Amino acid sequence: MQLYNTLTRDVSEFIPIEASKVSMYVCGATVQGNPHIGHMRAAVVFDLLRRWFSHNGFEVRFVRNVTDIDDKILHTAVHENRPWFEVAAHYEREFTNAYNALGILPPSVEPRATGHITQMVELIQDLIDRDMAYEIDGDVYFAVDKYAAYGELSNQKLDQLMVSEDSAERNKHFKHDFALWKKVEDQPTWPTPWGEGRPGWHIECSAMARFYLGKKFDIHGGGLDLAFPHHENEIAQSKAAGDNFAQRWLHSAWVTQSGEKMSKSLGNSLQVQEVLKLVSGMELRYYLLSAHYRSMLEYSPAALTEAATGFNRITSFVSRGQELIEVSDGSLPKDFITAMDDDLNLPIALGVLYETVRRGNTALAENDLDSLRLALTEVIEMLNVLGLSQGAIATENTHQIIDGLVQALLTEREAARARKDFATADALRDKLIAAGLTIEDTATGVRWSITR
RNA sequence: GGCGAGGUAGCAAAGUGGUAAUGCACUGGUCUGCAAAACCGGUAUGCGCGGGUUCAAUUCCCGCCCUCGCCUCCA
Repeated sequence: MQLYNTLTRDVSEFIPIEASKVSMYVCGATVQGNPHIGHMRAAVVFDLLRRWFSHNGFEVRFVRNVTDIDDKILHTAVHENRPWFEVAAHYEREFTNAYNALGILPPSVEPRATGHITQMVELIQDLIDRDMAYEIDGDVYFAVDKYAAYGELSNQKLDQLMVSEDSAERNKHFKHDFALWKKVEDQPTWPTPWGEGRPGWHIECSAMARFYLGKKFDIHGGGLDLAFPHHENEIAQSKAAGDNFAQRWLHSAWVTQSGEKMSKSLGNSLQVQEVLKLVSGMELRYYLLSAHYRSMLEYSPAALTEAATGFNRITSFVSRGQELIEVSDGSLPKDFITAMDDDLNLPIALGVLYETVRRGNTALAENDLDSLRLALTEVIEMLNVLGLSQGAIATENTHQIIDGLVQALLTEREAARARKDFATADALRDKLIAAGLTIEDTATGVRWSITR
């Protein structure tokens, strides 16, 4: 299959290091707050890639880290008045819940930064021994100027970069050197040969990638905003330490609002738990997959619900088809495979999905069971590969639907009561009770609940 | 200042040197007691603007305008 590579800025044939195996490292979340749909886009994209590899017979080792120690987490801890580890654990669970709702498969391993200080220290020591890093007063910095290829991923020239304002505050040899280890006074800290401190913000990925995937692996992924400096620094420190590191880099684009990147700091982010009140997890996943992964996806509430409407057409076809026939394993349409193999061209692939649904609906109308079977198996197979077949799609809004039904009957009952036609009113109430509901007339109106 | 992405129908979003996928919305029709669903059809004479190359450009080249991102944390 053809895949983009940020490193070379072109699309090329994917060739795994080891036949029929793929090793992937994807930057996961810094668990400092609730997940928003931008986080989910990246997660869904790499989940899809992973599924596509699996579908094609690859054995995939998929590592997605959790950054559970970081200054922002410490800030949040102060703000929320609870220990940093509780903050990290809490938001990690929120991410896990969100991943599950969107049908994102659990990674092969989900390593936490705090569990890999040993590996980080090893890597840092390695860099110091190789004279690619230096320790000053308890801090350890990577010597960027000694690494000639610096900037290869993001195409940056060192002398053209803007310099962060606090770069002079520390004793770096070179203004662009970045911290591998930081001496800090406040807790938590971990012991190292250079004293107590905390890890710099890039070293964990290099250390954990090496630990779980080895010194050379196939793919490193993450959101586009991680390309520089995070991924650039990862490459520098890993290669300087003698690792061959990732062969290919993939970056997923943003979810935007009014053309602007969605992010917590801009205050325009949409938390997953809020969005899931509007649409189901599968509908949200479908929406996030509706643009090519390297294109910005422009969010609007209308776009989201319209995507849900479209997705619903697909699932309702599946439901109606399955009422008529039993299906076994199907195959994927050739055009679908071609699209997926072409750097995951989801818009084209979804087009094929809709065409197949249309064919299936026609077969359904004409009671052409052979054609129906073909279309149905193909659609189901496509949904499976896309990770869109999780759970009973209809149950998400069940309460809302029941409420609509109940309110209609209750309105009728109120009308009957108003004209003192209590026989009718009571008959209506009995129907609801018989259906398994409890009806209560309260001062503020009638309320219903499911009888336990 | 450097690097990068992008401007395609009401919205979202593909795509190609030969004349614009798909979904939603809208609309005509079939079906239906009426709806809904489904299906058939219609809806960008034009793909930011101006030049150029070419038999032919939305697609290549040049210039311009605009939007956004990264270089500070960020999916």
